[in-house]
Amino acid sequence: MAQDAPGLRERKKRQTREAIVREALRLFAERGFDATTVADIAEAADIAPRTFFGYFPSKEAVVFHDFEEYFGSLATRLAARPASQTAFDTLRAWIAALLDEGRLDDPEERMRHELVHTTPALQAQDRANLARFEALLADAVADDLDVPRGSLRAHLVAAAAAAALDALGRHDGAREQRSPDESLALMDEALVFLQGGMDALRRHPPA
Amino acid sequence: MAQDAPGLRERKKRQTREAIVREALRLFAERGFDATTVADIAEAADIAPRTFFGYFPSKEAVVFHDFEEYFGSLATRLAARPASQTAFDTLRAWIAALLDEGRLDDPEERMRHELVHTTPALQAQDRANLARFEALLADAVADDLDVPRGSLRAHLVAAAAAAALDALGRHDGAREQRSPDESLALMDEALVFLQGGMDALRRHPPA
DNA sequence: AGCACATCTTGCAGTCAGTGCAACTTTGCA
DNA sequence: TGCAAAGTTGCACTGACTGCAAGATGTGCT
Repeated sequence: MAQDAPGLRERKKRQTREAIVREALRLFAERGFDATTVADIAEAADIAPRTFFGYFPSKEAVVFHDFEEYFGSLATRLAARPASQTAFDTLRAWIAALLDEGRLDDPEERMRHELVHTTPALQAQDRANLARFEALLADAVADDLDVPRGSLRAHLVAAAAAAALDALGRHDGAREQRSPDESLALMDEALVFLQGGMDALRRHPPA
Repeated sequence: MAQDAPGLRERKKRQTREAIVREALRLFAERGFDATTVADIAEAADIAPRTFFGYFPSKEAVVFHDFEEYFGSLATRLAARPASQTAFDTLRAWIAALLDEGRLDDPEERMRHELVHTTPALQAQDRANLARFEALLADAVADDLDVPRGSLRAHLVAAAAAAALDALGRHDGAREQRSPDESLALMDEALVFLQGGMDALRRHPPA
């Protein structure tokens, strides 16, 4: 029961998708997001404009084409974590794994950041993505804390965690880069904050 | 130097703006946001479609027509706060004042929440607004903590504070309403969390 | 190989948000 | 009264996105 041979159809779809992403990102880098039309992308990827929307629901979605993959990988880890592992542990391990693979600091990631930074429409999408991470974490944290899903403290924690996640992507300020160690230290700083906040809540009126 | 008599021009602009808001919200409530076109709104408000965009930059903006007012009032308080008052104190006082005026629980607020809840486009705008609050708080908190603006801990704190702010608007779950006291208690819970997190950071490696 | 079915792909026509521009109207002010 | 500033409108246009129906292309079965 290895993977069934992908089949021509699937292969072609993958190729088309890759072509769209490749050409779209190239055009975005060259002319900017707003100055690139879906028609431009379609032409460069050698498909009909109408076909584009069979692959992506919007122009913005291409920029975040691998979001579902990232999201899914964290979701899987969270769902599969043993009872001994907190959501934070899982989050930290996930980040560490991504850093290890260099996934957070490749050229595409940098360009995405640049694009988002300069395009309001993409900022909106980016925030929406972050919100999905936040919701995912909120549920996991709620389970950890044995509080109902959707409760305030779970949201507080998740929001701060999401902010840390967001901060990892920000390369603003002095230096261009950040070493994996520095990134992980940033994450740890966030976790100290979260843990401290949760401890304080536990000490105080029991809600 | 009282207010200069508003003048006919200003008065008319105000009237037009109010008409747009009133009619737009009515239509949104009746048919939903997506099913209402700018042309519909313009017709109901008795203006040309083109004129709509002289008042609002987008259809979404009408739903949040009073955002700048809210935002400005917090910004003013933060900027004017004495050195003895932390950003959190100011935030809490602001919320208390809003609750006191009943601004957080009028019919329009409830309807806005309902609309946002059911309309992706509005969720995006809502998050964008929240992000502006977050940025505002982040700067104030950075000043309080004597850390550079844009630093991680300021963002962590601001993100959690923004989450609390957001939670105040959420009426989901069991009961429909929430008393001002309950709301303020919610805010205090958040502040305990934030303070606890910040204390933990202070205890740990000094960054 | 050949057929029938499912699954893309595409073109077409249409909706709607949002913009630039130029003409026209209204208001403010001397 | 008359001129300048500000506001309104119509028009033409761009561009994202959708539904639909027709055509092209894999896929499984015989």
